[in-house]
Amino acid sequence: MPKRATIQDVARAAGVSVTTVSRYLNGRYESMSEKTREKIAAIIAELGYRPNALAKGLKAQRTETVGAIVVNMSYPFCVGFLRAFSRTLGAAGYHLMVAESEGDAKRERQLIESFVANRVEAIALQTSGANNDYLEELAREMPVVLVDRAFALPHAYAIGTNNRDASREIAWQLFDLGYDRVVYLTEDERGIPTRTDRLEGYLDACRVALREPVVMRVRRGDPSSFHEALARVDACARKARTAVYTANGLVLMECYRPLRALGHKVPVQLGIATFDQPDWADLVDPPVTCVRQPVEEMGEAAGRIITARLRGEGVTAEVLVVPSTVAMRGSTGRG
Amino acid sequence: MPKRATIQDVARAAGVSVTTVSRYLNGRYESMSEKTREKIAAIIAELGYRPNALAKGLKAQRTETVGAIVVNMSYPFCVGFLRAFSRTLGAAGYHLMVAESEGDAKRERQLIESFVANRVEAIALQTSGANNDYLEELAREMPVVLVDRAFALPHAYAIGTNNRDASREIAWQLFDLGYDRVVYLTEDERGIPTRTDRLEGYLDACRVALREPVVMRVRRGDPSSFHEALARVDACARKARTAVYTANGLVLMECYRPLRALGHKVPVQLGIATFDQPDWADLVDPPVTCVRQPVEEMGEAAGRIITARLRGEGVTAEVLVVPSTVAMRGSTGRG
DNA sequence: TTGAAAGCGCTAACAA
DNA sequence: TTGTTAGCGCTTTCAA
Repeated sequence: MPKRATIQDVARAAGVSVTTVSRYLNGRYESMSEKTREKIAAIIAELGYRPNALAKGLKAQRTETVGAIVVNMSYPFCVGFLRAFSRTLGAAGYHLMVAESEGDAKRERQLIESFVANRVEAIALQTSGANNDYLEELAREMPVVLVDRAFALPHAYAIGTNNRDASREIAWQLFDLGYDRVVYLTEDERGIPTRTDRLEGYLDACRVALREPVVMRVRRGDPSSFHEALARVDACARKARTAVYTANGLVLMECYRPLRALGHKVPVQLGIATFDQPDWADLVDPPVTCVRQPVEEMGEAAGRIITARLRGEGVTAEVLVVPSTVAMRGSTGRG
Repeated sequence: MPKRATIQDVARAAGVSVTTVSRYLNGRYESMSEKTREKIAAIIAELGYRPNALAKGLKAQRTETVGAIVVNMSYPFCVGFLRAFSRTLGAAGYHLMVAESEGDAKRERQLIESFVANRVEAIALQTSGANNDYLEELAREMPVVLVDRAFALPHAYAIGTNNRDASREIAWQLFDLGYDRVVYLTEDERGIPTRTDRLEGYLDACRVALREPVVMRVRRGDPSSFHEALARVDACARKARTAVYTANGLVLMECYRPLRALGHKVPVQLGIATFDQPDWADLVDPPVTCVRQPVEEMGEAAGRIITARLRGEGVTAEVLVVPSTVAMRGSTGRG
């Protein structure tokens, strides 16, 4: 690894001072002779010189880098969010550092700290909620945006969707469509606001519709937990029109095949609906009714808030709720 | 934004020199009194001090950061790759900067340069191929790994799959299964090695099987281009058993519904196969035959190569081919 | 066991 | 139009 050229090297080779080179680098040509400018340009090209952003950042106290911490980069929510976030920031000239917490609070904390050490200018994260004290402190010093699992925290921004309302709405519609039973499949919701909210929404709907809620908890990656849930669905469906409503697309994905394999007619005997809009929802037959989360809008909003704040503009909305919408499809007999 | 505490602040508050604090930070406790150590620890906690990684990096000439440039973070290939890459690097203590080139060569170049300016210690990228000269130069100074669209470049590493062989294999199997026509749907392949290789593989199979190739070029996001392709498929399928083979999962996704809407019986009249393994391949009925690209292995390999190189270990394999495998499913009448 | 000081590559205030 | 120099926050050599 040959050492990279520095501004000193350029200055020396061009026979000027580092100041002049620095001026050149920052586009302050107005006070510089044509000749000097050309000379410097030539040397830079020749040396393949690239200014050291670390040195610049150290001096300027600005890194033009923003950090994002998600639970898992391959979760559809995160994919959509990160893409929109990255685009918005990229357009404003910021770099993006990405890391995965795997939902682990300690790891999340470490990641935040190491982002801070790297002097990211802002952080967006899908937090476990266990580091709220630290985040609250941090939010005093830099823009902090909590997405998805959006806890209300002083000084921090929160971007999420109306999980409870949308969940209530879709569950309600399922009852309204004539499904006597709606079986709700969720992962362990404790400590995860999106999940508790969606569950609450479902329970709200049951209350209003005067139906007995049926909540089955599953663990992704553990087929036996799904077996149990599906056995319950099967039992219900034999007695009355039943709908399965899953708390997110990944849960539905994991049980979709065995669910269909039960053999009940969709949508007549069995309805299927899910929170999230998996990209395959329209490909299966019949297409799956779902709650469309405006993931990209959230990413964009997060990017906009951060760039605005870093530009020194006050951003008012501390809690942004981007509403989800229900998309009725054939899997519930309408659409 | 209150200024963050510096090592100076800590030293002053603890009544010791910055040298001592630096020693503490780097775990060199052996030559330090118990009392000093505790004092420093207390002050650091009190001040919420976080060492400035920029200053450290500037001094040490190491940023512990690696860059990745992909075409589009939401492409299934990139999602899988980035996740595995990020995990592997994260485990080795590296940070990851991610950016999207959108397949644009100029943008790609800018991104590389700005990564270089930020002194990333290595770069992995899905390149357009237009910056090969620059990349070749760069590869002399730092580990450069070309993934997916893997051009062979001196000093750089290339990680890809056996696109041509796998494509030939699946096309050949389609003929073997009794499909008289195999219609190949691809996006414009010019300049993109993965696409040309897959096309070549298909053509190879046609040659060997003595069949007329039928190549239809589509543009994602442009329905009319798909209409045309599907009309051709329809015409073929009316005359003889026909299979559709798409160059990647996104192309298949975009035409899957209209394809099924043509009404031909799958797999009897119409076979369906694709390169890539979309996550929904098993959810539709019948499940879709596909070429499984070991995306995660590529990400892991890229991470391993980079960490090994940065650890100073010589890494030999300059071109790594991670083989894809054909998964026969019901959409082609076997599996 | 501790500290002074040089220097990493850059910017900008001040001077010429 | 150009240059000198201090300093951003840290590590490390050398000295005490």
